[in-house]
Amino acid sequence: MAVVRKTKNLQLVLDAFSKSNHALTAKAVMTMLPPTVNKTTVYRLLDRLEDGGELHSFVGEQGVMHYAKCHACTTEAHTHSHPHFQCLSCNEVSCLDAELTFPELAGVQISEAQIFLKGHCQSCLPT
Amino acid sequence: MAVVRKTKNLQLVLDAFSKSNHALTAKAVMTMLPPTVNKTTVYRLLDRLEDGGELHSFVGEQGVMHYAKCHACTTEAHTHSHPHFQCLSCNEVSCLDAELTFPELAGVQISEAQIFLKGHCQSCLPT
DNA sequence: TTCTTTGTTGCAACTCTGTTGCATTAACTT
DNA sequence: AAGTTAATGCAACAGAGTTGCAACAAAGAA
Repeated sequence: MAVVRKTKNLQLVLDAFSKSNHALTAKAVMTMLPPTVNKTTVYRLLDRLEDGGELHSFVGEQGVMHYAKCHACTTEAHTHSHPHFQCLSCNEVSCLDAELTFPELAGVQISEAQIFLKGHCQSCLPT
Repeated sequence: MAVVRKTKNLQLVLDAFSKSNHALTAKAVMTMLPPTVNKTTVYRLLDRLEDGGELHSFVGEQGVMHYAKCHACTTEAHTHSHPHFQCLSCNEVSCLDAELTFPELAGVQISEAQIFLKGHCQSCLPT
């Protein structure tokens, strides 16, 4: 039942994420893989890695899915309410290490939060 | 130069937003308009209304664009860092009246925030 | 009112992200 | 090595949104 095999491509995708330390779109991953790897395969690998708890996904700019490595997540308890951040200069998207809590708002009960922030990262800020 | 004419369709779109008091997707707007109105027209009307400061847009579930009426916004100063909320029961998307401020995070400078929350709205909460 | 200008609409075709079905290939198991 | 089953490639598709262009309709001018 759902045995995940450690194939070459799977490792290549993981390598891509190790190399960049940023969140990547499926398209970005494709450019980092040999052009022989089909896009369907990339989408499925990303899904698989997300199911396996090695990646998490979120909707970024223009409604495009982004994937990033999990750090403080286990397979059972994913804590992905941390914000994601895109630099307006270098356009890199990354995870921020901050757990945001939300006060009671307008009488609604909040159970999930997707926070996408934009601004300037440390490397792109004028010193 | 970019004179916006007050056409029937434009008014129909505004009526749709007045009726619902929720955020709407282009698709949702289409179903509220006579089926003779082309989808291209709907997308253009939404763009126009956003440019005119009467609507604001944000990326909602599945990366789909949502549009909602502006309340506290002028044409010059849009303040759209308020959170958007989707009820997991009724699926309605709405704006929350709360301005969130973000503390300094990980040395990045934040200038925009897109916050999408999910949970249960007042109507759908068990009392 | 009629003419003219120019913004608006419909249509068809297209882009882009992502998905699905199916046949083929490659990994694990024994 | 043989069998089982997951992984892959391919082609076709789905859904959101865009673009070019011709036809149409407001708003103002004559």
